[in-house]
Amino acid sequence: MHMNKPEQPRNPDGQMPTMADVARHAGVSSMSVSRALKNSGLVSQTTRERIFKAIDELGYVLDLSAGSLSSKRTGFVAAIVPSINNSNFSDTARGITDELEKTGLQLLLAYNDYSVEREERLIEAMLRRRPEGIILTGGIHTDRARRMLENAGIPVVETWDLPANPIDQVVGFSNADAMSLLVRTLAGKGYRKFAYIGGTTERDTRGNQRRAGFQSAISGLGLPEGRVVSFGVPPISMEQGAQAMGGVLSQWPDTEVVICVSDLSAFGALMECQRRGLSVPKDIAIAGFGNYEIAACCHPRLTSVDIECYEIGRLAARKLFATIQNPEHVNRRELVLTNIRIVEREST
Amino acid sequence: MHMNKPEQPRNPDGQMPTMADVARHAGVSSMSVSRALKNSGLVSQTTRERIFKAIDELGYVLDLSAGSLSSKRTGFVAAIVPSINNSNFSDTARGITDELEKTGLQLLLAYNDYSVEREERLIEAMLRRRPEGIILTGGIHTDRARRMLENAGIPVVETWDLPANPIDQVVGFSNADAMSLLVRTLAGKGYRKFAYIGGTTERDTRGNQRRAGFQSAISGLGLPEGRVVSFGVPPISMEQGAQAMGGVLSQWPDTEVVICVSDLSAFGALMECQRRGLSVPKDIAIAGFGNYEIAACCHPRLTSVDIECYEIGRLAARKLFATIQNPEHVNRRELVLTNIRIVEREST
DNA sequence: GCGTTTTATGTTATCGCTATCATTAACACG
DNA sequence: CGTGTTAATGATAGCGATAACATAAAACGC
Repeated sequence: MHMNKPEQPRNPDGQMPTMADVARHAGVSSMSVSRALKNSGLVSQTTRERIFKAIDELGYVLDLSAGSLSSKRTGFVAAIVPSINNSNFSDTARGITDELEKTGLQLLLAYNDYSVEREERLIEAMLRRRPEGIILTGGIHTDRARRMLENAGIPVVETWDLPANPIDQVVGFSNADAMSLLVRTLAGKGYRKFAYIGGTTERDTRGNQRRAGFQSAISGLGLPEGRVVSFGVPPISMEQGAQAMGGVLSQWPDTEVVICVSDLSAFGALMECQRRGLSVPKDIAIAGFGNYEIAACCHPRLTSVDIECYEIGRLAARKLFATIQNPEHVNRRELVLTNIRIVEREST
Repeated sequence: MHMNKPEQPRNPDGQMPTMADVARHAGVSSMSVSRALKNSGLVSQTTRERIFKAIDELGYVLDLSAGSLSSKRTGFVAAIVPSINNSNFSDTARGITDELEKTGLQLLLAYNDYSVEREERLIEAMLRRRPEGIILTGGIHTDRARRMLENAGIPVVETWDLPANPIDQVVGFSNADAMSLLVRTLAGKGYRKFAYIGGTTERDTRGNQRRAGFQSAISGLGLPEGRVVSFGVPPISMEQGAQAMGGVLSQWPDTEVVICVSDLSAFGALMECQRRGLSVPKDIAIAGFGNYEIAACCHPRLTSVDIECYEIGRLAARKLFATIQNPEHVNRRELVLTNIRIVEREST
C-alpha cells in the first residue's frame, strides 16, 4: 500500500515550475524574475509585485545549484570539525554558522572523528560542491589534502591550533602554551606533584600538544617528573577520565594535582574522587581544559582553561568572508591569535 | 601586503580545469570521464587509467553542482535540529550522517534554536539547494513551512516526536508517554510529592509534552498536585536547573522527588543540592531525561529516560533513503516508534 | 562465417539559472 | 528640443556536467 504524493505545483509539462514558468505567468522575462529574487533594485515596484505573486501562486522555489553554475558562486562554505558531539567544537560550528548567516553564505559541516584520513575524504567530497572557502580544525593534514586545497584556489582557515606550516590563514591559539600556563598557575599555588590524563593515540593533535605543554612546563619549572596516564582514543570521555583517575591514585597516591586533557575527563576524574570519598581539592586537586558548561556548574567547580570556542568560529568565518569578498587585499598568512584564560575555581 | 595565491592547475584559458579539459588531456570524450568518475563499469581498464592519470595531472575535481543540474539529483539531504550544542540532538545528527555516508548522500545540517519561524526560513534556504529529502525535529511547523514541504515533492521525516498531523513519515516516540512512564516508575518506588523543572516558553514542544505527560501521570495516579517550576527559554542549562532547584526547595521544602526536562538541568539541580549539603536521594531524589553521558557519570548517578537519539538519526536517514530510492513502494505515513527506557540509578 | 548480443565510446541536447550586452523608456538640463 | 544620463527590461549565450541516443568494436552462438 502507498499513499499518493501530495499535490504539487507543476508547470504545463508536469515538471516542477522553473523560473521561466514564473516569468511567463507574470508576463516578464526570466531575467526580471532573477533580479527580483536577488533584490537587485533594478526591478520596478509593480513588476516586483507581479513576480512575487506569480512565485507564490506557482509555489516556485529558486534553484541555487542552477544559479551557481551560471554565476560561479555556490554560496557554500565548508567546515570540518573533529566531532559535533563535543560541545567545544559545536560551539565553534555555531560561531561559524551565526557569522555566515549575516553574509548569506551557507555552511556545509562535517566531522572527521579526529582522523586526517577521514578529513582527506571529506575535503574531497566538499570540494566537489565548490565551496567558496573552507575552515579546518588543526594544522595537520595529509599531503593529498593539502594539495587539493591548494589546487582549489579558495581561502582556507585553519583553527584551534597554530600550524607549523599553515596553508593559508589561521585563527587559533597554542594548545601547548595554554597548558603550560595552567601548569605554571597551579605551580604558583604551591602544587608540586603533577599528573596528566589524556588520550593514547596520535590522532588528537591538540591533545598531544597539550600534553607536550604540560611536560615542558613541568621540566621548565624543575618540578618532580609529571605522571602521565594515557587512556583510550579521543575523544576521552567522562568515564575514561574516571578510570584514568583510578590509575593515577593507585600508581601515584601522593599526587597533588591532576590535569586533564579536557573538562569532560576532568569531571569524570572528579566524580571518581567523590566516589572514593576523597575531598577535592583538599586530598587532591583537579583541573580541566576547555571551560565547558559543566566545569562552571559541578561541585566543586573545576578550574579550567577558557578558549573562546564560539569566538574562534566567528572569527574564522569573518576572516573567510573578508577574503572571499576581496581575495587580493587580505593579508594571507596572517595569524589571528585567540584569547586563552585560566579560570581558577574551587577544584584547585 | 598580500601573498600570491598558490599555483593552481589551470586549463589553457586560465580557468579551473573542467571535465572537457580532462577528456582532451586523456584523449577521450567527456562522457567517458564522467563514466569513469562514477564507476559505471562501462569504461575499459586502460581508458580508466588514462583518465585518472589526466585527472591527477590536472588536479581536476568533479563539479557536483553542474552534474546535479543535468542529472536532477543533488545528492543532498537536509536536516534541521533545534540545537547542535545539545548532545542529544547532535547524536541524532551523527546518526543521520553515519547512515547517509553509506549511501553517498551528503547532509546539509542546520539548527533552528527551537524556533519554528527560524525553521521556516531554514527550510526555504535548504529547499533552494534541492535536497532529495528532509529530516525535521518535531511535528510543529508554520503553515508556510508545511506548504513549502508539500510543494517540494520530496520525502520528509519528522523525528523526536509523534506529530498530531504528520507531513509524511515519522521516526520518534511520545515525550508525554516517556515522562509518564518515569513518573509512574518513581511513584512505584513510593515517591508521592513530585516537582517538575522545565522551560518557560512554548517554543520547546518536546519539553512541553514532557511537562504534560508529567501532569497527566500525577493526576492519573491521584498524587498530590505536581509542583512545576518553569525557568527560562530552552534549552534549559545546568545553571538554570540549579537555580530552579533553589526555587523548588524554598517554595516546597517537603518535595520528595524532582523531575527535570533534561539531564542537564537535572545535573544542575543535583549540584545545587550538594552545595546545600542535601543528600540525594535521601533528602530529595532527582531524575532527568535524555540519558546524557553526564547522567551515567555523575555522583550519585542520575535516573533518566533513555531515548535512542543516535538510533533516531539512523532510522530517519535509512527511511528517507529507502523512500528516495523507491518513492512509490514505501509505506508513507508509516510510523517508526523508537524505544524509550527508564534507566534507574542512584539518584532516586 | 554471419547475425546477434554485449561492451566501449562518442555526439548532441539539454538541465535552470545568470552574465553580458542591447534596447527602450523616462527624465534632466542648458 | 535635442542630447545625455539613468532606470527598467529583454534577448542571447553560456556555466559544466549528464541523459539519451547513436555508433563502433568486440565477443558470442550455432
